Amino acid sequence: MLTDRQLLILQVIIEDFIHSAQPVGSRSLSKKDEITFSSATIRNEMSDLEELGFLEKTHTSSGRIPSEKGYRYYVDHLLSPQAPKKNEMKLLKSVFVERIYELEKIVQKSAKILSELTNYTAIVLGPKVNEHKLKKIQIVPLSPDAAIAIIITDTGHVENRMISLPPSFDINEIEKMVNILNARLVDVPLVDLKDKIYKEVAALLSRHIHNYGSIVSVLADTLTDTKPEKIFFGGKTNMLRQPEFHDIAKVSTLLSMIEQEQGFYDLITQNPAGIHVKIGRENQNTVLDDCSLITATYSIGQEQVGTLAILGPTRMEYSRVISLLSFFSKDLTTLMTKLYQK
Amino acid sequence: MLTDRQLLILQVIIEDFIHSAQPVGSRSLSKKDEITFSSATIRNEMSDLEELGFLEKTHTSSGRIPSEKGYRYYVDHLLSPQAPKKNEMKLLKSVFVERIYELEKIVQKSAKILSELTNYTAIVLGPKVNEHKLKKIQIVPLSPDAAIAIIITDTGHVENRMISLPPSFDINEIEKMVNILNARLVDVPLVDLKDKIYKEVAALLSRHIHNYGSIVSVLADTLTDTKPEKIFFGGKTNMLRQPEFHDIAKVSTLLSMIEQEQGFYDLITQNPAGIHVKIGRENQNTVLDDCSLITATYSIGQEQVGTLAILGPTRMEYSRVISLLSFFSKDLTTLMTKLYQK
DNA sequence: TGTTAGCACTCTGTCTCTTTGAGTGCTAAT
DNA sequence: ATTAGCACTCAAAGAGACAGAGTGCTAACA
Repeated sequence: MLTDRQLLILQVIIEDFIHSAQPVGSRSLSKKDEITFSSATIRNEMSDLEELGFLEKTHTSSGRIPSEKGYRYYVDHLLSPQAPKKNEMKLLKSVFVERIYELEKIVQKSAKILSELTNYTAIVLGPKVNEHKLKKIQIVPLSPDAAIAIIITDTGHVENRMISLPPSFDINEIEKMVNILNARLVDVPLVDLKDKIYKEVAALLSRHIHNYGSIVSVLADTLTDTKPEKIFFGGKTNMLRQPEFHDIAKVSTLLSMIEQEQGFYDLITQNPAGIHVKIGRENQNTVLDDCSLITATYSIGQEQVGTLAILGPTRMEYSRVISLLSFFSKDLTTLMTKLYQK
Repeated sequence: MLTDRQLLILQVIIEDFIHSAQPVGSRSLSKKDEITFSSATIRNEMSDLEELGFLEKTHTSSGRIPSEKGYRYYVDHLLSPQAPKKNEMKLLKSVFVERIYELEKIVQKSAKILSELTNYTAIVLGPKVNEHKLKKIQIVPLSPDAAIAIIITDTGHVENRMISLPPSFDINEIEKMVNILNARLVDVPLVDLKDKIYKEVAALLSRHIHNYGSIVSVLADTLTDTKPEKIFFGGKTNMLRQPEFHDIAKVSTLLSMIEQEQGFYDLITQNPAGIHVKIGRENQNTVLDDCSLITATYSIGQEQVGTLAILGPTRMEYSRVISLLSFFSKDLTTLMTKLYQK
């Protein structure tokens, strides 16, 4: 529906605006090498593009800036993927060089590096631990009415929770109980723990443990309220560097939302596999009206386990960020698969 | 050296400026109830106070604002301690109502509540874990060359570290080793672990474990590189609400420093017991030139274990924040002492 | 001798007016 | 279909005027 010339103009305007943050006028456009026709022609085309909703004006006699629809079209059709540069690659790879086994550290460092590389805010959702399997369970009594339960997964992840012991519970039976739990629950995925405890272990415990009723529910509850995937941020204050956020009132609500962290959880989890770009109001959140969010998923084997995301202004370097995320998510998938694939 | 009247004027100016953030003029001062003399008299006194360095002007014909020296004098001599209000008390106490045993959660929640109550940024340094005693040690092999070591302290704190096993190490000897370690190291403070391992446990291990040499050093290293006290923040973006930080360039460096988190570690650890106020350039850091930092320590029994701090503009509600911190640090000390005093 | 009224002076912030420059839209010529 | 030319628009920046809040100083006062 759009002519080649219109596409060219749209692309050049968007790319110019992404770098300059200034409305683009017909005269400055006509000076570009790619553009062989006059400023008057450009004006006519720009006028048409505006009528079609791809461009906007900030005031009647200003140059044009891309509309959300313009960005959308650009991202969907005009993007020229550009391979990351050598030094960018190197920086990305540096996440993997230390022989780190702990997932959380890899993920946290990823957020940091992505934010440094893009100058935007990086948000990384850690891998789901629900699918991980129990390697060992350990219960250490601390006082007559409290103990600490430690769960170790096959991926080297350790979680610990306080459990309140029922008043009538005999501390000496803890060891017995732990043995039973380990015998029965090792290699069970964390999500299935609760079920398994009630269906199989409860009966067993009843035979060996006094007062088993009260402890079973406590165990099942504490062991299975698995924490959701952890969320890591990098470059939380990078938004301050963007000229469009030079107004404190505007940036303040945004930074508050970023500080809350959890607000982004839903925004980022609900994406299917692959790379996705949400532009401005597509995010369904007035605070993010002037922001774009690019998400990429990563996996262990075939199973998608986490998400990388970059939050920037709508005037974002889409092609660079998309390439970066695509490259990095592949690498992360490879690494994780190698490390944790069973 | 200062007359009573000068003190009164200084105090009223500072308190007015703290609330209005506007330079205070002689006429508006003379209208206050506490002030019984004319604006001309006030002008003379203000002129003297300026000459003495307690006040400043923003330009030749502006009202006065407090200088750093003025704030210092105010904090040292003029402060009227004010007990926290009922609802503030209630909020502070709410940290303790949930029967939480885990230190980190208490500390994290403290930071959140302090920041909400003050509208400034709260920084809380978690208790040192070095002094805690080993309750149990556990080593779980994950692969032929890696295992995970878990240390549980008597305070319910759990730490875990990856350890790389020496290639020649026989996995089956782990259990034996763990038994020896537990028999010998329980109740040893974490700081003394390394020493004890080399002095007492190494010899024992040599008798029972093949290839003990390599594993001993790995153990000693990984077990004893205790992490420093964790630092928690609340209200990181609260600075944006202060009118003196309505300039992005100014706030940007400050927020970056806050985001780095570790920059505050030294600033906060180096304080001796009690409440301390550092005003503006007293912080020895150009980024904090317009900020004040109020710190309070908390203890377990007699031993000082952590720090609470509030970071705000130099134009800070000193008396309220000091009261709040003093009140809260006492409560925290009481709670911690009750929970963890041996 | 300390206090105060009065007044000239200073500086900021706000308003308005003007100018400049970058840009558009339209028309007519190519 | 394209383009040169021109009138028009708007924002940003600068200059001048003015009000308001403040000071410092002097002289009068108790």
